[in-house]
Amino acid sequence: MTTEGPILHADLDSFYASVEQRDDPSLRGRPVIVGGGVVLAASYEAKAYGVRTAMGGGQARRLCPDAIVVPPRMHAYSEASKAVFEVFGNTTPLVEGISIDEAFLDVGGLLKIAGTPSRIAAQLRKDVLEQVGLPITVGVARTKFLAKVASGVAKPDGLLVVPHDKEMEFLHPLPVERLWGVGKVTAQKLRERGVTTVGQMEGFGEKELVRMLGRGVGTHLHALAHNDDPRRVRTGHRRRSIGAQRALGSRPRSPAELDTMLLTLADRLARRLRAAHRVCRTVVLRMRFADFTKATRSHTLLEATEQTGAIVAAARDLLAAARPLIDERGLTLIGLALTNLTKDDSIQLALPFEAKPRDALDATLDTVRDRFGSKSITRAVHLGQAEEPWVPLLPD
DNA sequence: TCTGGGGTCCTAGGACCC
DNA sequence: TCTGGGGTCCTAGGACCC
Repeated sequence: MTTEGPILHADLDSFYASVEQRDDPSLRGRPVIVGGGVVLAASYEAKAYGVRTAMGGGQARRLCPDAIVVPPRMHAYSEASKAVFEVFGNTTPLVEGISIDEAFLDVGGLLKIAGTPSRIAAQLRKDVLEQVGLPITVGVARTKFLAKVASGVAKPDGLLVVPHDKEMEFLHPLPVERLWGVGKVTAQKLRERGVTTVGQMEGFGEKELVRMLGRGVGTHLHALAHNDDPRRVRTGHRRRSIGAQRALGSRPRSPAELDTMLLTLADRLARRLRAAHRVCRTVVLRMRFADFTKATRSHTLLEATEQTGAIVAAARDLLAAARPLIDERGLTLIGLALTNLTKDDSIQLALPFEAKPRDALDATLDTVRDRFGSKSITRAVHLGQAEEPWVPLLPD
């Protein structure tokens, strides 16, 4: 469901650190760093000393020796996020969450009832503070992109509205890094061509940007630079992958240790998968090495699964195959991701071993549809063996 | 300075099919 | 014997975001 309303981008300030300060009054007004190895979040008091997210812990402590370093409490952040999204949902049904601490809200349908967008945004900030106890910044504009940039400019604890007739004025002086999708690599490529602001980028044709940056990034940035962002607020997103990982430090790990970690990761993910009523078909092994290079190895299963056993088996095969790489470079991070997610209510077909799946499918899909009245047959898999042909299997 | 943990999307080549 | 265009799926890597 979408409308064409003014769009709010709501963004919690230094989210993890704010939750810590909310839950422990002794931390309020003081520089707080969440996470020891690298900085997961820093309170604004710590940011004033130059501490930044993703910075190494050593550097952060040197910049701000008085900082209080607390270990992350992911569960508390997840709970706080749920509470905030509830407030969003009470404001408008058109909420698109984009991370644990950010969302777009389409308030187009609310204008007659709740007043101007800036009134709605002010009320939202008040509600989040009163009901959840966290500061939040809101950007308001005609498009998602402008709203997002506006909240970035308004931080911390702010509210900024970009009026229709001030859009280009607002956009042009911005550094290119403010654009969504411009990171270090793209910014460097642009800088080499003398482009540092959005206004300068507007002078380039789409073809030129595509040649410079590739098709995807080039067309995207050309559109944004011309203030062209037709994306609507979309509800009902489904996760496309879930993952878990673990940093290992530099100490070498025995195969037995790695196997245990793999098992723990697989078990954690399989539980989350089942809790979400999803199944996965692709298992990805993620690795990082001592020289900080990375590699992934993946395997796509014939049959979608939510079973720990099947996921572990695939993960073990991938790890075994990656053994030479690990011995050569030294493993410093191990992770698993499950992708190709689908809902777990699909019907599975068992085909006879000797059948050619293609022919068999064409001949039987319609029959099965008739029998089960299902409109959602999207995939059938060859399980390898079956006692009798065409045994339809229903989960549970 | 020595680098976490969770994600999304894009690209590109090869296999395979029609 | 030599051969096209178009499509999907799988794998791997990479940029980027919070």
